[in-house]
Amino acid sequence: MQSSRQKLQQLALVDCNNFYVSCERVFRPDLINTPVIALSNNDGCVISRSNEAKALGIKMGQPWFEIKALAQEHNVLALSSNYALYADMSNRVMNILHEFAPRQEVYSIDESFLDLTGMPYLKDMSYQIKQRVMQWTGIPVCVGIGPTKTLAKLANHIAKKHPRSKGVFNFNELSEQQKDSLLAKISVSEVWGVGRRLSARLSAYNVHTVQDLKLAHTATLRAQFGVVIEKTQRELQEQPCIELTEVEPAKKQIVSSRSFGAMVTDLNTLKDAVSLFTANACQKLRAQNSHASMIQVFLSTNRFRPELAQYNPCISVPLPQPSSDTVHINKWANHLVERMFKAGYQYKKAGIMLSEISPASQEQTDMWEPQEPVDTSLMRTLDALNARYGRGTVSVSTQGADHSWHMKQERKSPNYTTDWNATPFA
DNA sequence: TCTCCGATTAGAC
DNA sequence: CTAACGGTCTAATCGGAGA
Repeated sequence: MQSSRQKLQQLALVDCNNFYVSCERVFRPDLINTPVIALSNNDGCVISRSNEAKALGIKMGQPWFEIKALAQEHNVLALSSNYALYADMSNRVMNILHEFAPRQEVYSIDESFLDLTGMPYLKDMSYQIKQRVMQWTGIPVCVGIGPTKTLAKLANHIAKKHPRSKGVFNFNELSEQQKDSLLAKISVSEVWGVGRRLSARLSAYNVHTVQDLKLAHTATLRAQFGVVIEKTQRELQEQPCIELTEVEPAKKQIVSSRSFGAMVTDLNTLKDAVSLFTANACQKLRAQNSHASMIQVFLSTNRFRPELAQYNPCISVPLPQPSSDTVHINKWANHLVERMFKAGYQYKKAGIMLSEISPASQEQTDMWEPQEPVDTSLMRTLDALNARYGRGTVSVSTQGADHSWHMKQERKSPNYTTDWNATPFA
């Protein structure tokens, strides 16, 4: 229950519409009103769709090869994902949003919570947010407002779905009766935290709509479905349980892995690939000022080809001392690849995971082991060069000339915002 | 029997 | 022409091993 002493929160969830596709359209206005999709790494699955593509029945997460014919038939433009572009556009959007609220949580690449508590004329402000983001970046957004994060997300869903809302919906403006009838019309699967499995299990308990979940017997819910859904229920009942997290907490594990564009059979190529993944993972680690003391390396064959021999080895080792040094960690990673490698398999994917992560500052040292002074200058220079001239400008040497394993990206747009040579409207 | 830990599950985007 | 199905991250929960 909402305590009477507690001020009603006004939380906004601002979500970009069809974000990746919208980013592409900013630099290709000719694509507006046409079916466009963005594909996952390796041009594998559909991960963003324009409204026109959705209308054709193209599903989120659908494998590209399944819809290729349909796409050709309807002139759907399919683009490889261009993360440099999306990350840059995201930063621009997030910076604009931050101007509207002192407290902001950047929840994902295309979503941000804003705390608008105590501010007047929220609807006007929301339209202003939409308008300014559109004018300054070309990205369309929707705004949902509610007393909790879960209800703000739901409000955003309503704003997106109902044209009459014109992209803004404030749950807090509704009467109790309006809330009841609205929530009774929305499927429980639309609730943040309720996925496919959970909604199937919930329906066995006759919980089908958001209102059903809001009114369900709490103790039973807790016993059958756990603490997460209990929090969700309380949030639907307007009792805040999920706090706004303004500063992003340091990651507890960092993974870098990728499927290969072509199957890999030889050890050296695998080592090259893992070296690159290690460099990426270590750079992320240094970016958050951390060290890791456990590394895990894994290889895998193609699980979608059961007729081929399968092998999915994975080994982890503790590091003698916590580190974020690419060269050092790469020695271990290479060693693990050698240990796991078995000839005769067609490898489709590999990766590295860094864990047992601690702040780089408070180093725990073993008083019995003589400590080698750690030279961080090489890594700092490397990070600085890559930040200045673009990722991959400088990397730890790999001799391999065979690059056939690199990601398939046959349909990528230019890096419009970060590459001087990119020509828009080509 | 209790606790710990790694593996598995479920969810988000 | 064929074959083709993403990558990261967190928290909760489960189940076995060891104390």
